[in-house]
Amino acid sequence: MKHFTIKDIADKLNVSISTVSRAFNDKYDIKKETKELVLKTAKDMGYHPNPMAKSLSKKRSSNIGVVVPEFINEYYSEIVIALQNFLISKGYQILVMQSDEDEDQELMNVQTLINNMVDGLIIAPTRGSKNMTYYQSKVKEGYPMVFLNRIETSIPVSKVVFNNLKWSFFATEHLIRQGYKKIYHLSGYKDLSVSYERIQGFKKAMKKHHILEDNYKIIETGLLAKEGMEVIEDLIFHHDIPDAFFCVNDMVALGAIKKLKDNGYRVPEDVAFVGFTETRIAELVTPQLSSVKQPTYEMAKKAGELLLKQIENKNTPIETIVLNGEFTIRKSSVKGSTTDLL
Amino acid sequence: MKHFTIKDIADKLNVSISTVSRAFNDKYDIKKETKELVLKTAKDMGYHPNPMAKSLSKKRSSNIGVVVPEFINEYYSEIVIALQNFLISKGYQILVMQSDEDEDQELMNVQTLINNMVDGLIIAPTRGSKNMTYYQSKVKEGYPMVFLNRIETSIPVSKVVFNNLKWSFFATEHLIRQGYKKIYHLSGYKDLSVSYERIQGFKKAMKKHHILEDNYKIIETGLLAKEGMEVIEDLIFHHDIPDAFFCVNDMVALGAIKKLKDNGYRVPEDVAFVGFTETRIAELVTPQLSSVKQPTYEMAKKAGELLLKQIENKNTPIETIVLNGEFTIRKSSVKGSTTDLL
DNA sequence: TTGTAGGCGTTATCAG
DNA sequence: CTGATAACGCCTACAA
Repeated sequence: MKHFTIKDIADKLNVSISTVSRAFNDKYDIKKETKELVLKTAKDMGYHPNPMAKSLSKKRSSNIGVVVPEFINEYYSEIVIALQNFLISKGYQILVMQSDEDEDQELMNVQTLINNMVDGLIIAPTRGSKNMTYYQSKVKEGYPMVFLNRIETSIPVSKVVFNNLKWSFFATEHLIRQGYKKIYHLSGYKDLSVSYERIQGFKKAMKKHHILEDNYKIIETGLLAKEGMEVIEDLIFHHDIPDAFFCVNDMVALGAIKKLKDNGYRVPEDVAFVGFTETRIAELVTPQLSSVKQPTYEMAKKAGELLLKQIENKNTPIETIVLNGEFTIRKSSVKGSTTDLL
Repeated sequence: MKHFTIKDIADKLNVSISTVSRAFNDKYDIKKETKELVLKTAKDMGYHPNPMAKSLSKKRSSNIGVVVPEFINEYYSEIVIALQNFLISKGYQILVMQSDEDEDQELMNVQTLINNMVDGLIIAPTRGSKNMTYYQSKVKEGYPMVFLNRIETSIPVSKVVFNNLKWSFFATEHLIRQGYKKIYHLSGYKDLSVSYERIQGFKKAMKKHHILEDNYKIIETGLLAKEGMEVIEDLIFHHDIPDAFFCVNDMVALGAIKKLKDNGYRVPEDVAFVGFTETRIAELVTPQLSSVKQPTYEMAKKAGELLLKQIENKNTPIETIVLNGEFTIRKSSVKGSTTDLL
């Protein structure tokens, strides 16, 4: 089962390697029969081109680097799967690296991938902006690069982002319309662009409905369930539990709900909840969690398309794509729902 | 910021490319000062070797293919992360492909990776055994390949597996010791090796404690929450709810719990639960879910080590590594616990 | 200790 | 339409 080369095929057919090569790469003239003969024998022999040789010769690796902050949560797993499906269909392999929510690790990942001669990069940054100037310099050099999700709209690079402001606004407004008077937002890291945008959406809803600053709060948290729990502990200690929480993501919401339940609160009767970036678990917990769903598949596909455009044409202008999602209302945020229990 | 080559360094230093090459590959004799000079200039110039050229010349890609059945669930995400960390530290890249729980897709993935000249493969198979003869033939040819997790111990290939029988036995015995009399096992697919082994562990515990066949049942399910829900619907319809369930994984358990709660059952007062392959969500749900934790990090590392051994020495004998985990008892399976509610 | 030259498997240019 | 042949960047005998 050795790997055959074009030379093996050429020898067998008594033609030159150029002829064989041409048979595989449509663009040159070659007699139809010769071509078919080559293709057939190649197939019979189980020939597969050597990607290393091809890359070396073409000076393109057909590999694309993907850097995500983590992929323990579903969100980036789905992104990676979608990217893979799309890019493989276009003849590319992807090299995925995860930064473990660490800026330095992220920079190392990017450099490793660049050194490995990927043809382009799709980066979902961690929080922090230490690396941004470096990335921008690469973009200026013409290095094909697309950013995903966690990046400010204003930065002049190609990117695909979610309309966090809008959907955060919708989610918050839903809580207001349900009649909840005092609403707190567990915001994630304030220096994370998605958090910042969701905060803006939250504030906008408060403003529109003339809710005074006494009746809402924005509390910085992390992105983990644990951090939702910690905040609740603190609020319980200060006897400061509102009617409803809007959380930066489902995990923070689940942590908060857990801690509240442990302390005798009922959800949603005593406290209502809305999450974000819907996870599959949202409809399995009690009560089911209202959440905003992001179009992961589409985001990945758009990012892939943007990148391929850049790879194929170095002078592609910078482009920003903003996508929308959907908001699913479940029991956790509906007034009058009762906890599912006997 | 062009990519420099050894030739650029050689020209700059007025030495030959072989000297430069030797400076990077310790094994040849080279004067210490020359070597240091080369290394230093290389660093100053920002030189990085071209992996394609290196691969082509050495006939090894330093890429390792990883095929997993899915990576939406945490289990394989963790495996992939651990594999990546380990293999990158050894100078390899990994190409990850997921099979979407489909045998044909899996075979395509494996062949894509082989055609891409990976130096070896780590495969966590989907269920079904259609591809196994092909894999075994590759193994016989000497193709470096290690199997992970979902594979029968008896198959003569190198593999790293979890001791499902033992930990399934422990988990079941725990339920028996808590005093639950009628215990059902939601087993996952029976033709999946891990399911089969967990069934054996379950049966073994039943046998040891002289529980008669009237008082236990093994019910085939899938691996998803949805399928746990469906089974419960059916059991409720037949008025056939036992004292306790032992589930093939946490997701099936969570689905089942959800459906029981929706129908007015209390967990664990009316029905107790134990899951498997602990997920992070296990301690966030109400009640917290008892589960068996698998040593994902260690499994991945062992698999990586086995594979590297094979890559470095083609005549490495076949090896099977069986690992153990831990069982965490939480409220879902403790008699006398009450649901956390006001 | 260092240089020369051939090879790894392709692509692509230039003759024929 | 087809065949030589020179790259691509690196490794590694072999020679000096």
